[in-house]
Amino acid sequence: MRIVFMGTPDFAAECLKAVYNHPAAEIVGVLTQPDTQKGRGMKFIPSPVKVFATEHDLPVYQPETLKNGAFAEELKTLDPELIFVAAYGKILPSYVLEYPKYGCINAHGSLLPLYRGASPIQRAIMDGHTRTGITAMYMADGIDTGDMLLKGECDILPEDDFGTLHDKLAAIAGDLLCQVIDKALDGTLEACRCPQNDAEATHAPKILKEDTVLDFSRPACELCCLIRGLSPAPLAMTKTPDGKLLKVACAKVVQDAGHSAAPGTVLSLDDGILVACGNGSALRLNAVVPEGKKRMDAADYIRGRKLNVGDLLAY
RNA sequence: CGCGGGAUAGAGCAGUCUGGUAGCUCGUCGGGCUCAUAACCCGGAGGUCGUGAGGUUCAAAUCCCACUCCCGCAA
Repeated sequence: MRIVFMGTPDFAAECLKAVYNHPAAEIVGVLTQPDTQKGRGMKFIPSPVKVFATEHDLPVYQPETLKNGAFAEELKTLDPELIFVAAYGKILPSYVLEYPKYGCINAHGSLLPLYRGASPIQRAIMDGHTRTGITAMYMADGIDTGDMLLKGECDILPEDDFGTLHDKLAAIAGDLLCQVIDKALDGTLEACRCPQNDAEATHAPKILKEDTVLDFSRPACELCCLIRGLSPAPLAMTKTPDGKLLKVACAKVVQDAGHSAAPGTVLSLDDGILVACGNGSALRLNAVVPEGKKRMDAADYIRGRKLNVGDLLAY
């Protein structure tokens, strides 16, 4: 089957890998976002999808836009029977959506109609959910609004963070896409079609910097979910009294700390960094990333004598 | 050439401004105390101070130069 794959980040690269390994799949083209000047030194960094595609000699396309028929000619040449999309980052115009015989099928990181949008995996953790999954769906005009095909569910364990959950879901997504190929080939795919109930829809907007700030007046359990949802990147953050950024990679909730200190106060440094939160709760920070440093255990951070009991953490 | 921080013992750091026997908190090893211990006491090992048979100097972790690598911000 002639397949065009569109995607950009790691999640998409895992999906591409799974499809690539499907015996019936012939990946005729890979679309990914243009290399962007990112990171230190503003160097051009290829997307994970481009890296995988290049390593496996798949033809890569990085159009700036697909609008106004910009990709129509190439599309005709590639002549896909099916287009897979996973976190591509561009809106597909109707001439693309309508081209392939088997349609444009997206692997989305949530159980739709929940968490439509850019960061479903993170948001599910940040909101304290215990179950999520992947939805394979036909793409439609709206953002993640198309008819659903297949779902794969997955528990969010208390110890899961964005990194671990992302990996689990990426594996599920790859598996679902392979199932889609099988069903398309034996003609049972269309029967799976199921419209979304728009009334139940929720949204997972892109994560902004202000979303990552720890507000210690909130209950610890809420902050813990935020930390998990943002780890290992971009990480929840606060600031130390000297004005330095301190990101939190891992923390535990202490439900009844029985303190009356101001939110953000360092209560103890005996075992991690115990910080006063709202409702008498507290958060034990176990791993942090100081500004300009790598991730380290809280004990190591403390050993450098950077904090004292009574210090206030506040952004 | 976007802005900035950093590289010193296994870990986290101080020392660098004001050159002159390399230090702290842990870990580790040995011994002691103890019914016992992750507690306490005593002792030991472990570092060519990122690289350069670079520059300056009587003397460089420290000042100057070049390079490598790591990280934060920003995008």
